[in-house]
Amino acid sequence: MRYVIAVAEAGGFEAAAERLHMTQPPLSRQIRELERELGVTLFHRRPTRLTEAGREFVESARQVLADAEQVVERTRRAAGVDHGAVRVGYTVTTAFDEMPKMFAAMGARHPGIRIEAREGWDAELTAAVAAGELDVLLGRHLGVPPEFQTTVLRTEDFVVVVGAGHRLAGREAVSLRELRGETLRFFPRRFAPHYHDAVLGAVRGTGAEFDVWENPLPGLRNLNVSLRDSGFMVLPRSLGRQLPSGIAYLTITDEMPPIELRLSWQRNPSPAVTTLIRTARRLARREGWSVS
Amino acid sequence: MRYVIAVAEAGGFEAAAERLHMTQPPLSRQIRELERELGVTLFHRRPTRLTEAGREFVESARQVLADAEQVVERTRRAAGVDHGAVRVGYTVTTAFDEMPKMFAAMGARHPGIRIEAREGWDAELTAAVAAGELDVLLGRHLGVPPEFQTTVLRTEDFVVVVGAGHRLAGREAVSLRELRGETLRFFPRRFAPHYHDAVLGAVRGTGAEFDVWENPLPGLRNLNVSLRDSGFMVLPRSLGRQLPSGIAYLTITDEMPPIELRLSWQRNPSPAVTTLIRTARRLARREGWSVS
DNA sequence: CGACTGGCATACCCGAAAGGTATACCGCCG
DNA sequence: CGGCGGTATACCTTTCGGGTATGCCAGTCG
Repeated sequence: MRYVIAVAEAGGFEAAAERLHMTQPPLSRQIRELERELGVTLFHRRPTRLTEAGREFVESARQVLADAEQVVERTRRAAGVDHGAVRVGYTVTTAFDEMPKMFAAMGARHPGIRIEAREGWDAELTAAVAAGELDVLLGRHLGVPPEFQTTVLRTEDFVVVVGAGHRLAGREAVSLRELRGETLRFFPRRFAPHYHDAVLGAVRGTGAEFDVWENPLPGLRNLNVSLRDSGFMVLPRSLGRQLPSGIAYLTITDEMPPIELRLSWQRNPSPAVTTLIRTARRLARREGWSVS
Repeated sequence: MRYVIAVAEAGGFEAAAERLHMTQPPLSRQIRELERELGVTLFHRRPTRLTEAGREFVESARQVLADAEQVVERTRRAAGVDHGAVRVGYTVTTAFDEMPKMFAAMGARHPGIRIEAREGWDAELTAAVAAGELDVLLGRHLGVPPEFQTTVLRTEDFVVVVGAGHRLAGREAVSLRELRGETLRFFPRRFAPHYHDAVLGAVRGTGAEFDVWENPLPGLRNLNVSLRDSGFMVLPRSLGRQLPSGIAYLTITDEMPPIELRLSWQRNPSPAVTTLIRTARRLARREGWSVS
């Protein structure tokens, strides 16, 4: 049902496949098998248009899927799981994409659970956890206390970020070797030592060596300033996409270990915390984070 | 969802598994994984009872499943597939179990399709097909015109049927060799030559030989008369179960080829005919006919 | 008018998940 | 306290959903 709706909304198989985070052939097959089982043609092909029966199907199917969602919510409510509060600490690398989406997902599916979110650098979050002020941590290569359990929400590669005036700004992909002699811009290590080490370790693993110039101002918001004239940064791909205009990001052709976004929580989590964990996992599947 | 409802209705995992035509362990696992995903316990175990949340789940899930059924019906209706008529010829071996169930399934899911059913022996049905009076044939080892297409709806083994006073009537299983010297009762070959040959061929394939006494009256309705004193019959298992009281049926321990129930139709079937074929296949899956 | 391109279909492969078999465990009853 | 009904656990098999490579066809443009 989701597939038919996606094809109808996207106006074609290829576009729908992308939206569903899958490829076109299995999608075509699933639709065709459904058509065989129903004995009814849902789409005219070439161009892809809904048939009369297809319109009917999409309309009813939307209702059924919505109701199915309701089932789990009502059940959770009946079990008394849908209340309480979660205190989340997150890093700046999640502040543009993942954290807002998770916040939205929790609000939509579990309005009864209150979320207290606090952005901070590695040391601040660690201190807050030690003080018992946080239940959950969300970040990339955060320092996490050993008594916490962890799951990976997203795995992705790095991209190179340069200013729009850079000589490579028009390229799709580069090797790090092409950047020899340039300066790698980074925030000071003390703000997020594990992440800092992970990125530089990954870069050095390719055999490349760079001068690292540590911008005294941490944060990603003033990139166009620091990259105006020269130098480059190395960031997870999803962050590269979120940057303001005047900035270009390039795929790296060298072999590099991927970077992981992790969710951590202390043992014996409250029902509200487990609900947040489940919701985050669902979100990751829906958004295709395990893949890209 | 179907699984949870089945467990709730059956009052236990084992009984529910039987109703679903599967075994208990995978059912238990599925339920447990659903409970994990929901973060909610649906059943108290030992004894198996619904929790409060479980009741909520069952209630909502019933509605969703019913609506999902509706989706396919509305779609078929919109495609204009749900009208027309099918003329079905069937043999007496299907008259107790399969044919009534198929009739009921068609009435429930496709009330717009009219069914004309005609019971008859092999030769009568063949003649009716030749005269263009039938669209579909349902039977066990019927003679089917070569231009018909065929699918297998059910595969099962044979049982031995004896009168209640027979010396073996209390037994669970027998070898055909234990019946040496007794008379195999059968209807005259001319009524259904292919079926007759299939059964006797299967029996002789075990190495056993019997006197065959052909009851001049065909039909299964007067069995208790013909089996009152002595003799036995060999029938497909599902027919053995349907017999009147005063009759016992026994599993055969010898190796014998199974007997198939087949559905046949002429090429280029009308939409109504393909609908009936699909419905029959669904029915066969639901009833577990491919297995038993 | 034919070569090109975009988009769906076809063929084949692989891994995850569903179902089956064998068996252990556990509460209940005699 | 031992047998029994019924659920859980361990392990294997099969099925199906998804991926990659490639074919095919309609519409378009040189």
